[in-house]
Amino acid sequence: MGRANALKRDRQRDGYPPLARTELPIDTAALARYLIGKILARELPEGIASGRIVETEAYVVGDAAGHAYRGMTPRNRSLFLERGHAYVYLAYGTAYMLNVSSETAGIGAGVLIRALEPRDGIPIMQRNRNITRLRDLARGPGRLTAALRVDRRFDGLDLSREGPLWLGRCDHDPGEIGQSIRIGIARDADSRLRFYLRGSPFVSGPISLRL
DNA sequence: AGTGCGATTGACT
DNA sequence: GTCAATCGCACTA
Repeated sequence: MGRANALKRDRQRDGYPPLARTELPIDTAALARYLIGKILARELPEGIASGRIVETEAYVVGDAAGHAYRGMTPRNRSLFLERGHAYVYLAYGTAYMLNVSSETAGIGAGVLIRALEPRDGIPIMQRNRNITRLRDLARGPGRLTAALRVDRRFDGLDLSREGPLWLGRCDHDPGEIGQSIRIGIARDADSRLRFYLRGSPFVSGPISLRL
């Protein structure tokens, strides 16, 4: 990496200091809401790639749709780490899903990151996804992990510290936050555990769930 | 050891 | 709008 790029990278990193664990709400649904408008940043050899989180889903304690529902297994153990750790799993054999563990250590619950508004390193993400259209770069949980090159190796990573992947501060008002049922969850009709930035074109799901 | 399936995506009609 | 790809893992035996 050239000197200019290194300087640019350092400036961007300084711009997104990690969210300290103590700043994260302990309640899962509260964390899901809190993360809207915050930064997800990834350090790659080519530079920093990042985006603003515009859509999340909460998988709360005792949630039959949550992976922790039947107790700890080799796959889901990261959900039981104290809040702010990554839980990454492969869905449908094709798409990695990134979650942020919530609650306190020993309690299995988490927040799925579902969509980003691309911010830094857009050309890097375009290469990672092999597409150019900004709107589709990180609109969807499997797409954003592909854009940031996140896979199972990141499972268990502490996202509240500087590293290859972290949650960054963004203090200005994110905008109006909407709430809906979760995407792709059968028998979920009466919970509203999905949070999104209202009106954002970078949010996934049907139009009716983006307004 | 065998089986069924999913917190999705991309290609296609 | 429909539909198949693809594979780790949880569950059953």
